[in-house]
Amino acid sequence: MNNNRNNTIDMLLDYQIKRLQDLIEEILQCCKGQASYLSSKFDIPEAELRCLMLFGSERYLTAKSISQRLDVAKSRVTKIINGLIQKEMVESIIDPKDARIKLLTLTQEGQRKSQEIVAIIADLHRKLLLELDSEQRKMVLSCLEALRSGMEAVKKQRV
Amino acid sequence: MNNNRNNTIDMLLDYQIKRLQDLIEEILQCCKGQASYLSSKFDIPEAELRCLMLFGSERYLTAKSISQRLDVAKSRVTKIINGLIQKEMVESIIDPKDARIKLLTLTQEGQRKSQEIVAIIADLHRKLLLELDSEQRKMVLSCLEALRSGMEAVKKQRV
DNA sequence: TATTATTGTTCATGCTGTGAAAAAAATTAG
DNA sequence: CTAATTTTTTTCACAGCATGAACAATAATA
Repeated sequence: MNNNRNNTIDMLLDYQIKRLQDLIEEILQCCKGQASYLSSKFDIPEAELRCLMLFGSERYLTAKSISQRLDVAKSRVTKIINGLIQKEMVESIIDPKDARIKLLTLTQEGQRKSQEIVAIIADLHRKLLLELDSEQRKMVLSCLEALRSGMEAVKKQRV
Repeated sequence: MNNNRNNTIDMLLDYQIKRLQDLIEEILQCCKGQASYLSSKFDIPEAELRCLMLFGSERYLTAKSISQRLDVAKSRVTKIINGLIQKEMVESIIDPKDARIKLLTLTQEGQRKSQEIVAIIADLHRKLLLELDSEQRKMVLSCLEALRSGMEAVKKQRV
């Protein structure tokens, strides 16, 4: 009989489930801590920081595209952008081709600040990777990739 | 000269930093999605769900211990517990040994519901692990462990 | 031209969270 | 034993995160 065998396998899996839950929870807590650290360090709310980071890849963004990238409602974006405009880090101009659209872009100060923040975040991740040796780094990245696609797969099943 | 060599190494590290950032962001998004899925499925706010899960390991909890475990202010716990009491999932009794302390415990309904939720969460994690083969599972767990301790280490440097 | 679709704002609502102040009870110092 | 201190919890004011409905302005289409 492989009843015993199956039992052992199930017990291992149950142990792994518990361990996975605990690890994910702790990692989540670390990420939350880091976000709130950056937020208080720069005195910018977390959502505004996340928004600021989007301008790294593109010069002009619209409220709609920001709402898609941050995965929040458009009305939320209005508030976030208002915060950044008040801080004079972002300015908006009306699209000359389409008066409905506001093109959002970083001010000089916004660019300076956002580059500073990008550098600090990269540095934190650099330090994190340097806690691991070269082999571990590759391994961790490929494991995270596996985890990510596993999570996406489970999400699909969930529906 | 190993200048070229160092340059190559730095480029690899920069690539890994970017990849790590992207992976972490996507995984975080998945976790957020799962939490909000459970919250709407059971019609219980996320913070209350997190609180409910604490009763798995102990029969009685105090506001103070909950605040430590959830890592939130005590005043926040008051609100969370009030929500659970209104839903008749938790009840509080005054500690006979110390009238300052309220002992919080699950009602029958609360126990039933919380066991149901625990089972569903475990099932999601089981599905996630079963997306991987046996070797990958072990690897992923040890990589998460490495990541976690790396994050803790970086957190300490941060201060 | 009239209808429909898109873009963004405003508003009401609810959840998450903090910190200061206060009330009640227990502990400790004198 | 009384007075001062500490502990536990609650209340309140505040701020941030986030949604969805309703609306106005503009553009595209029939």
